[in-house]
Amino acid sequence: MRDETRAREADACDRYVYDKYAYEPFAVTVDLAVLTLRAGALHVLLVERGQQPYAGRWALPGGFLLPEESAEAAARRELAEETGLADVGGLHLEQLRTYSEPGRDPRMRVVSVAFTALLPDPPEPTAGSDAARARWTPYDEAGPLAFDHGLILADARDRIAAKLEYTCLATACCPPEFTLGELRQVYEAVWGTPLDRPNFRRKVLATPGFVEPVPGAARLTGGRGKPAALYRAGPAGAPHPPLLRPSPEGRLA
Amino acid sequence: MRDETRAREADACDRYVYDKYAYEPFAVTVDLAVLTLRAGALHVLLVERGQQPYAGRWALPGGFLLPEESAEAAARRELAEETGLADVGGLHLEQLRTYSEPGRDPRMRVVSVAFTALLPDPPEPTAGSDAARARWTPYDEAGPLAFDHGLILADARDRIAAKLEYTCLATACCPPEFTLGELRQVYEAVWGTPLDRPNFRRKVLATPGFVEPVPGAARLTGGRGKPAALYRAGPAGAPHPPLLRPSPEGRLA
DNA sequence: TCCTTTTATAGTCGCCTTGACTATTAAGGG
DNA sequence: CCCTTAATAGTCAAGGCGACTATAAAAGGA
Repeated sequence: MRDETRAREADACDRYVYDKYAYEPFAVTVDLAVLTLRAGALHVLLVERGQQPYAGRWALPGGFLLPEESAEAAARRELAEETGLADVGGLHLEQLRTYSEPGRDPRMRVVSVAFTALLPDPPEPTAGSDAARARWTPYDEAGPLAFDHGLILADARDRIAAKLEYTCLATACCPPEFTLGELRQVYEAVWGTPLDRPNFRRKVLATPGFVEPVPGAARLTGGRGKPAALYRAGPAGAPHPPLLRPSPEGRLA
Repeated sequence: MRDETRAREADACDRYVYDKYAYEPFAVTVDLAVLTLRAGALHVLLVERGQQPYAGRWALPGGFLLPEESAEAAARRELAEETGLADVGGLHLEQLRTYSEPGRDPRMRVVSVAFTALLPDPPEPTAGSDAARARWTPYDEAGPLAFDHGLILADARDRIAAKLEYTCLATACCPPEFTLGELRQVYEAVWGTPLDRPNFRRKVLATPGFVEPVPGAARLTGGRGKPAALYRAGPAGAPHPPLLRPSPEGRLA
């Protein structure tokens, strides 16, 4: 294989030479699986493709790396472009993995670095320069997506579900001040299973630094029921021991 | 930024056009952090660089993606080339993340997809076509590595340490038949902390499908001490609840 | 041969977490 | 004014786990 590669070196006008070997250049993109909670349901940010292939199909937002830009920076830039968010700085953005199967784009070889993010209180997305339309879609109603974006989206949900167990990530999906009920809804929506209210409360409050009460005994009296105390995200990064999801069956790696 | 990119389209002889936009091609490589246990100590497979930059420095094995090859396939190919392993098929190979900072290679823009693997009973590596020399190096004696490979190696150890907690990955580092003492050494070497023997044994045996005894009451009577029973890796993927490492301090995400 | 060292294995004890509950409080809606 | 809803308080028992002690079975040295 090395010989085959080396033989190309002579006539390679679009290939680089590096450590004696010629290599193929690739297109590199980022794809973003941006999740949020809306009305208690998990939603994902999708854009509608304007060109072939998959014209008219929904896809994850994303785009090409600029020449002097890391994948992380490209992801933040694309996210800001697609959602119109200004304060993308303090946001949780996690690299999922890189999708590099030949043929994942029918036209050419594209290597894509996928990221996932968890946003609170999402603004309506503004259709960017790339996309015909952009919108928040309920996770379960995201039909077949373009390219391998359905796989990326499923991987993103798996990753988020796992991180909820052993990190305090869930607060990233809540507004700056939130109730324990709102926090619990994050877990329930991502895990797809109801949690026992008192036990959830006990576990969260028993974890030092997970949440801290808002001083002044502020309470949210929005909907029905007894008004709930307000909390802020604390400095802790991970609960010990983790907050495991129920029904251990079917979680083999 | 889009306009800047578009303006390059006219004279771009080495750029592609995709969805109306020109983009920069990138070199894509894979890097491998291959770990194993030797004499109870964590070791990593390193190669000595033959060319500038970092000539003479040790680096992680790796190489360029071939035109019709996924990153996973490239990683398996490079691993087979560097270690001479034939049965790389059933091996645990996990994608770590992609390193894309501009400037991580002083000569040109290189995007690298990093993988990590855990091998049992390593054969001596054969210096491949790329590398001057290849060898197993104790993790703690891996000096400053070329490029950002020190960062990749540290990320690999973190990932492996985390996966030991909530998966049954450790058996991937043991021979087909092993004692619980050998299995415990994997945890101790990766976590860098001794474990209580009886408690470790209780936890492993209480996890259904983690290990299963070798029929015939076979026992290993190699070194000192009472001979140990032999076990094989079971079908389970993850213990429930996880096997948490001691001393929870300093594990914030 | 005996004794020490080493490692595997068996078992105990008590604390803490957690799952499964019940009860009480404080709102809103008919 | 009652009913529903949700937050909060508390109880109770089973299981997991850390910290130990004890026993068994090998190798090595005196």
